[in-house]
Amino acid sequence: MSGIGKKIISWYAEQGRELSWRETKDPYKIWIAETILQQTRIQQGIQYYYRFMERFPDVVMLAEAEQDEVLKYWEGLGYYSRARNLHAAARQLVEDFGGNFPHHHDQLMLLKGVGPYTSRAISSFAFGQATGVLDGNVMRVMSRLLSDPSPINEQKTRKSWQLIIDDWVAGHDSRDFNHAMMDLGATICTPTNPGCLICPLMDGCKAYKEGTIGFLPQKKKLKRKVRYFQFVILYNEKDEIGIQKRPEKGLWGGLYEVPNREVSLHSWEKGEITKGLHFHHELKHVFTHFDMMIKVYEGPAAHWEGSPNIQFIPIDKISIFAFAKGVLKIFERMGF
DNA sequence: AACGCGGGGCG
DNA sequence: CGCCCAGCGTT
Repeated sequence: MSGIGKKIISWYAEQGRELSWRETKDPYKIWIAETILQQTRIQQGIQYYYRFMERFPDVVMLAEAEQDEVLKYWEGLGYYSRARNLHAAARQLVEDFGGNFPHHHDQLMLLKGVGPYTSRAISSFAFGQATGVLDGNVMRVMSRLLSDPSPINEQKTRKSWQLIIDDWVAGHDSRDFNHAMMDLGATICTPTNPGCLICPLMDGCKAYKEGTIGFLPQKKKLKRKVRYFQFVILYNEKDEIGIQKRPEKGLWGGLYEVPNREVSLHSWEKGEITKGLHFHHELKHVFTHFDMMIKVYEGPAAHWEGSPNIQFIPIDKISIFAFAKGVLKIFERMGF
């Protein structure tokens, strides 16, 4: 597979994407962009990136912020542990690293929320270290170049291919090489209908030669479930609504919500609920790993139990707090 | 190794 | 409706 580097870098010089966080070598900017873009399309994340950088322009500003505000800037983006870890890692950087980013990926891995991909991305893009980055795009490109059916979501595959990509990047500008591989995956070597006929690597692509492009990459797939919930809009005597903060870990960790409980399908269908509350509407919220079926009830707070940390806020103060998309959808249906 | 963790866009 | 996206942490 020799000669890949030269071909792909010259393709990148002509056809690469122009993205603002590539115009800098500031590790902080690169770190924020890479974290926002984990499992997230550029289109979806780019506005979050600009807003986030405006409010938290450097690592000290981020370290000194309150977690609730960081989460507010992440509201609606999903995978909220990214925001919590970003905040924690900023404090790590200030306290343990003198506010400076280490250059090597092994050291960057010590930061919360920074894993194999992000550590190497910072190492390459900010400091020019000779390491290859493996994201979903690159894994797809490699699976086809090699015509290798190894499941790309298995650690074994990732470790093996890391050695290969590190070999390929050797002798080239790692910044350009890694960006080129990602851009090729994003624009030419796409999941469906790849542009093989205009691909600069067509000659050396084993899957193209063998006709296996359409079957690659392989992936072990995860199973999804359905879970049933009741959410309640509780009013006090001043017509304020009850909200509460979720635990730091787990689903929607650290965000605010309205009181709710998971129930059996039977109980959910029968509509078994505290006396005095009445049904308002039903909706489905889709996660990667399960479908959340929701029935929303409303009524006076007096009889509801099991929400010890509930606080009541006027409806026009909702926007101060960070809520996940599922809860925001409920607010919208309530007319708040 | 397997699972938990969000949300949006596209065929 | 299923798949995929600049992945990481926990168990």
